[in-house]
Amino acid sequence: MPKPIAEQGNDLRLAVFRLARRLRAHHTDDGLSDGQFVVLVTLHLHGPHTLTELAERERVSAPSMNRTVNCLEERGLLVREPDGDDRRKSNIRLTEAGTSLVTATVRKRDAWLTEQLGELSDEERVIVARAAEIMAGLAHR
Amino acid sequence: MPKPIAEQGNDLRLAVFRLARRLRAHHTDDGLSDGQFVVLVTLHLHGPHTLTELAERERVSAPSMNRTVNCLEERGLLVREPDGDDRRKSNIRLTEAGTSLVTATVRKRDAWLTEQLGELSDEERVIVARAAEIMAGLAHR
DNA sequence: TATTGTTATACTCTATAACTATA
DNA sequence: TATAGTTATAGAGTATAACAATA
Repeated sequence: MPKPIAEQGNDLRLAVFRLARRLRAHHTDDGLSDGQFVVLVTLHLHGPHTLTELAERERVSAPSMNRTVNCLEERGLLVREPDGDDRRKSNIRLTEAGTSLVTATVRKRDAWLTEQLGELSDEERVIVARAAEIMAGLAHR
Repeated sequence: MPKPIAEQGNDLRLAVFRLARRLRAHHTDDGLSDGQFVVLVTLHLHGPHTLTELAERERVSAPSMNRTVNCLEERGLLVREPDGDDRRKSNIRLTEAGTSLVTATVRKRDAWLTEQLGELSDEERVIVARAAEIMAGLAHR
């Protein structure tokens, strides 16, 4: 008999929070917080965004995202470019420094996780990969 | 050809952080933070712990856990009982109020997740359940 | 009027350092 | 000396409210 769905949900929530906390503890010393790093990755993968778009994508308030973007801007990792059509907006995009930092850092930051995944069986890795897709789907409903 | 493991790691990290953030946004109004809630669940599932044990289990500093425990103690959800053998220690355990709050709240807090899981296919649910086990394993290495 | 971005402000959670009591 | 717990303090990240500029 399979577990009740509510219990599965509880298991999943605990696993997700614990793994998130564990991953957070494995910062490399690039001085980027998770939130900052995820913004850089988003801009790298999906191109320029406005502040509001970034805030909505990461489900964070606009002031909070503004602060994150300010930090990254001060470090020269991204720039705000005035939007030609709508002067309220600015389009936020990675600088070259930002792009190369993302590329260089992704593997470094994932080193621990990659190592752990390497110790799983092939079957387990397939499951985790599929689950990652499913969880990403859940997350943006 | 399967994805490189490093890329799988990146996908998993993003999925975990996004889902964690999403779950965090679905608090019910019981006034418990994630950290507080996880402590209650831990005590419920695994019995009394010392402060240091709780801190280590949740991979959080002792002062941080102390603060969390203080909040829960003030709310009458747990108590510190002096250890008979070692007077430096106290054993932290749920009160009746704490126990019934956990039981009552678990389902409420998981309502959103349960609903989402209910919309997955049986196959997807199996994958997620297996992945939850695997991730929990990864998290406490 | 509504929307985009920003500033001001406060709250929560976290950590490190230093302290007390006990082992 | 070492360990369990606590207090003091500071930093990072978040939110809401109020505001400016623009649509």
